[in-house]
Amino acid sequence: MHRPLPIRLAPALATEPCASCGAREHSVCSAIEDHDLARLAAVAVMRDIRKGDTFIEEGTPATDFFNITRGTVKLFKLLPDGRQQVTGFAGMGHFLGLAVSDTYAFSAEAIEPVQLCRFSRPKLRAVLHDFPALEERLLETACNELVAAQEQMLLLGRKTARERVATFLVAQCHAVLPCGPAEHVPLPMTRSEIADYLGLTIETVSRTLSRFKADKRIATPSNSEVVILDRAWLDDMAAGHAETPCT
Amino acid sequence: MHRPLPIRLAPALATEPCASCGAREHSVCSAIEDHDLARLAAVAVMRDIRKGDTFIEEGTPATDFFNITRGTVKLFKLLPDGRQQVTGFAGMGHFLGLAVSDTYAFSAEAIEPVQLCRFSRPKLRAVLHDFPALEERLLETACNELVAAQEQMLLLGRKTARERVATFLVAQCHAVLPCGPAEHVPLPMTRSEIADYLGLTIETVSRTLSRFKADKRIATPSNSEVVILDRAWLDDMAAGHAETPCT
DNA sequence: CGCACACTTGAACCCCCTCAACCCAAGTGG
DNA sequence: CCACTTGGGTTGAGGGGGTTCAAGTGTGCG
Repeated sequence: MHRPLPIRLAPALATEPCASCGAREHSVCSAIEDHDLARLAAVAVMRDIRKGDTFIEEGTPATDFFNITRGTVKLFKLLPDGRQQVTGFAGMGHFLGLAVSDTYAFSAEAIEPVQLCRFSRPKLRAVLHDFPALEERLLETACNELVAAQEQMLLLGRKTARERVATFLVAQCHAVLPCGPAEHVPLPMTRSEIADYLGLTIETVSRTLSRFKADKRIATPSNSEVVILDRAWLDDMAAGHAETPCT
Repeated sequence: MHRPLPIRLAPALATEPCASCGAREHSVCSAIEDHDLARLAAVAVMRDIRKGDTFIEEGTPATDFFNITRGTVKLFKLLPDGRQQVTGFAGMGHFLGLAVSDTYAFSAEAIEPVQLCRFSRPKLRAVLHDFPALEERLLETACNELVAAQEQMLLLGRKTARERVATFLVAQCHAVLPCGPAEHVPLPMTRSEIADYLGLTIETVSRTLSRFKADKRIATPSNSEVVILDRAWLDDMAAGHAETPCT
């Protein structure tokens, strides 16, 4: 409800939504120069999504692209009996909807209050056609996600539970956007979401974190934050090096 | 050593390698019109890869792009202790090397005799700049791979061994390029490669196939081919529907 | 205060892995 | 021609990492 910069949102200036967007520097939008921002702003619609709301549903017609400007969403797929695989978490600056098919290949749900830009697909396609630099950035983004997806396949197919959790903590640590990797790692997602992301159960995630804590590798000031105590050890564990038999 | 079509490779006609390429219609190359093929052919180098040869090594400088024109390659990542995850199999028409970073994010090995086109990255980038249609096709390709990768994450994270093998068989069945889905499915890869693709062990793959065979869901005329006998059941199993308690 | 929800912890189980033996087809060389 | 080797595949027995089931412990919020 509280807008930090209400005065600067002059309705007459159409480029404002994009020009003043804090996510721009973290996003594909930065491929468009200031003087061309109006084209982008014209097809963008700002939206607030409540925590828990699913704004992309797998299998439904893919009508829009999205760009997260605040908050975190989880991307996931479901099996008919309810088994869930979280394919990734998307934060500020993340571009969503890159699917060629005419239906979404995954669902997306806000795990905390989210603000995003919505672009209708045909309109954004037109913009893309005029700004090859933006299309190039999209290709770049897609490649990065592909690399991340391959890394995740390695995790899901071949890593042990402890290696998975260590990998997750290290990755979350690097995902803190503005500053560099900090020892203090926020976990906006629940244990259940972490479990569905790592291909484990809630209990295994909880037990593994407890184990790390007992071994003084991490500390848990609260349920939604972790402090890295032994970064080198976590890095080794994440990389899949044979763990020292320190029970 | 043996060239099948030595006579048609007239050195004076530079477009020949591409114009006569059987893989063109299955590949991103089809985005380039006939009269522009010379530009592409000029930067392409044909290569034969022997079975078992690794022509992309994870972590080495990414100097080239590749396009498979014949045979099958496996794409994989390794952990330091040798654990392997196959992230995919690439056949005729498949484009390789889509990584933004300056080093390859995965390795690639020919699992049967392979013929491919090699493009140096800077040269192909120049061609891309002149043919936005080709870049668009690349983005499309990347999106499709992303969707496949997400599907594979669901498999690796949440499916049972039988569901994984069923999914693999059904997918292989659809992967037969020229004709539509046939009941006769070739398996160019070994059990070990299937296992590393599905996040299982050789033994589990073998046992599961034996089980399918005993249940008359498939037949195995040889080690490298499978015949689908009960497609509907396999589809159900692959989709993750609760299996009938038929032992 | 008390309900709901997320998380933790314990005990038993099970699916898949590990280890091992064996089969089989294709070379290979004497 | 046959003994031997080699590599991929199958099958069996046993064990373990993670799941399942269940109970208990916070903890935020009306």
